[in-house]
Amino acid sequence: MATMTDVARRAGVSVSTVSYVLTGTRPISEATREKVHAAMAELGYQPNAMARGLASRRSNIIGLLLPLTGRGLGATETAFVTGATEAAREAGYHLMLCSVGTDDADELQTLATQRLLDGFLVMEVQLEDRRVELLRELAAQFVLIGRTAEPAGLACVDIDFEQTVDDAVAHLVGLGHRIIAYVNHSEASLAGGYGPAKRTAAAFEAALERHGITGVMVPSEDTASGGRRAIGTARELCPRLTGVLVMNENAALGILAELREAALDVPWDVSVVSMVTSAAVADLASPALTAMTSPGAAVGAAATRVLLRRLADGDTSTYQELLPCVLEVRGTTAESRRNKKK
Amino acid sequence: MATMTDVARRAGVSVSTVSYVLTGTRPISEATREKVHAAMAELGYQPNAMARGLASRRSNIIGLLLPLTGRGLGATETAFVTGATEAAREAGYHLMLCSVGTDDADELQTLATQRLLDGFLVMEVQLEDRRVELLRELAAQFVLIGRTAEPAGLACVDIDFEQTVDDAVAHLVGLGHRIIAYVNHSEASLAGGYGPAKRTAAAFEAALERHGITGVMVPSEDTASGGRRAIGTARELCPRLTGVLVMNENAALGILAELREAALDVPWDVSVVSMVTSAAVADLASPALTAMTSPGAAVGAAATRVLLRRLADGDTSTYQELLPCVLEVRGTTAESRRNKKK
DNA sequence: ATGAAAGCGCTAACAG
DNA sequence: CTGTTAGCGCTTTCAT
Repeated sequence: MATMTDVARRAGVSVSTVSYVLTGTRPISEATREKVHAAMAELGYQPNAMARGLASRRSNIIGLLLPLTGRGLGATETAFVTGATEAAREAGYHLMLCSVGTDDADELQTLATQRLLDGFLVMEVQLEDRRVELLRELAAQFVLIGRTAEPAGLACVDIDFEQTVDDAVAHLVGLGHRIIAYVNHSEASLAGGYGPAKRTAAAFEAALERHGITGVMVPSEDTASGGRRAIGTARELCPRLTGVLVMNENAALGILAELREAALDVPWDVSVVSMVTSAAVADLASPALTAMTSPGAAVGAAATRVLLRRLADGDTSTYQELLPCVLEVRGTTAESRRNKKK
Repeated sequence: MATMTDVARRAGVSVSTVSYVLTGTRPISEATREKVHAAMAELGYQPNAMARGLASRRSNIIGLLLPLTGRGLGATETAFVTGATEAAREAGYHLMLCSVGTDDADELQTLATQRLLDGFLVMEVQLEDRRVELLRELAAQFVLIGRTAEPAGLACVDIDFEQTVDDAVAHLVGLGHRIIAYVNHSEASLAGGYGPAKRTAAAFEAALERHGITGVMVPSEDTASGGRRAIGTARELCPRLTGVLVMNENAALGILAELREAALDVPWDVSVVSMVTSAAVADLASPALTAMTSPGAAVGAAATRVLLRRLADGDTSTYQELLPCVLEVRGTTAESRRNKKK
């Protein structure tokens, strides 16, 4: 393995000169730059990442805090990761996967104190998130993919859940639906203060009121059978409902199956809109799900770019960016039949 | 940030002593060990990862080579990652996510030469994989999650696709099915030499022959609509088929939808077995998919442990480990009706 | 525009 | 069982 000293000797210059052509931190004459580049090429030189990191106090690695639960990742989360990885690589950064949830605060403490990572991307953010407090105390650079209850002073990039719920409800109302159920994330998520669950719940309430229509929110496990149970509960509560909003991809499929078995036709008897859903999952259903398509990769990439800019600047001011999901009408929504009869 | 020198001073010992209590590389008296630990605690000391890496020539980071295509990861791939992350962390290692496919050879070259990573876990292995040759040339430590065409001399952990196909076919044959279609990965995967696609194709042929039954293999895109088209093609080719094997989770759901629309009852008219499928996805379907459940997390964890052992040993011998998928009978398979009539 | 040299914080001989 | 010390390979003053 060739070192910088080897390159310097070969090019007939000093090590510092080689270093400077590499980092571009000071002007170098064209002639020596070429000599150095030639020497590096001949030796197949590649800078040693650890040495560089030690001397410069920067690893060029950012940590992705993503609790891996064993239940797997949804398409949206995967897209966050993909977008972040891509954006990091374009900037010459690497991404380290750290399975660190709100409860693993001391592990994060270790991670952040080791000086292995330049900054953090925090996923699966809770409304009250221990990781955020900790990172703040440690004066670490970080950007949230998601938001806490009180995001003032923080940097975060998130899906605009309020807007997404508004748009989804508006779509259903526009089709004449006046009794709408919202199948949210699980009871546990709600209780745990998971941001998307809480925010959409509030936005749903507000939307109902604004449009002067009625509805219920029902929590559901993120499984097909959870969705089945949830729609059952919803129909008990509101027997005449014609519109359903689902937060949860797996539950959405369960709901379609349950409605079919109840001999209710989708979209004509009941219309269903799935939220924060990828096109791939939407097409899994039959009919294909009308969905609010999540800007997953864009969110991941945006968060990464914000973090990298801060690492460069040393900037630490508040930054908020909300990206809306966009409505894609497919086969599960239509004009309310009940509406037509009138 | 406290350094080791600070700790040494505080504990009244030399830096090397501190280093040795940390690494456990040489015997230390109980008394000094305690003094050192106390000093570390008081100072909130945390070793600097870069400095340690530079001096020891080990980063304690392993690279996970996983081409992120933007199409997202299936449940099985996600489970590989989860299992690997978990196993790495238990051993005090970190995992770096590197979106490096067969075509990004020079990027891998850079990565491997930077001395940032101690070893590699290679995912999405092709039968002919440039990354494998390269890693070998560079004398890097690596373990494949998957296999190349000629895995002799390599370390790999993989799903036992041959066994899985055998078991799936045996299940269908045991239920009386004698005309079976196999909906494989896409044409492109087959052409690209994607291991699972090729291996299962061969195993399927062999199984047909062994049981003396007939069938066809049809490639399919990994989408619901792809599955629909594939089953259509299969039924044209074999109108009397009663059994279907599907490699591909999304396609499996498409197949169920298509069969339902063709007024064919699953499982009674046609039985369907999904392969290398997670329980979560299997439950998404209705009826729930009978599936060969993939040992995803176990594979990821096993591969990681093998790699870590090699990093410790310097071992570089051949190592192969194949984990079978296990049959879980749910709602999409049953005794062949055609069989009963006879 | 270039060089010399002092670290960065730790590990691992080497020397007791 | 413990201390001294020479690097690991690079960045970055300070000189020139």
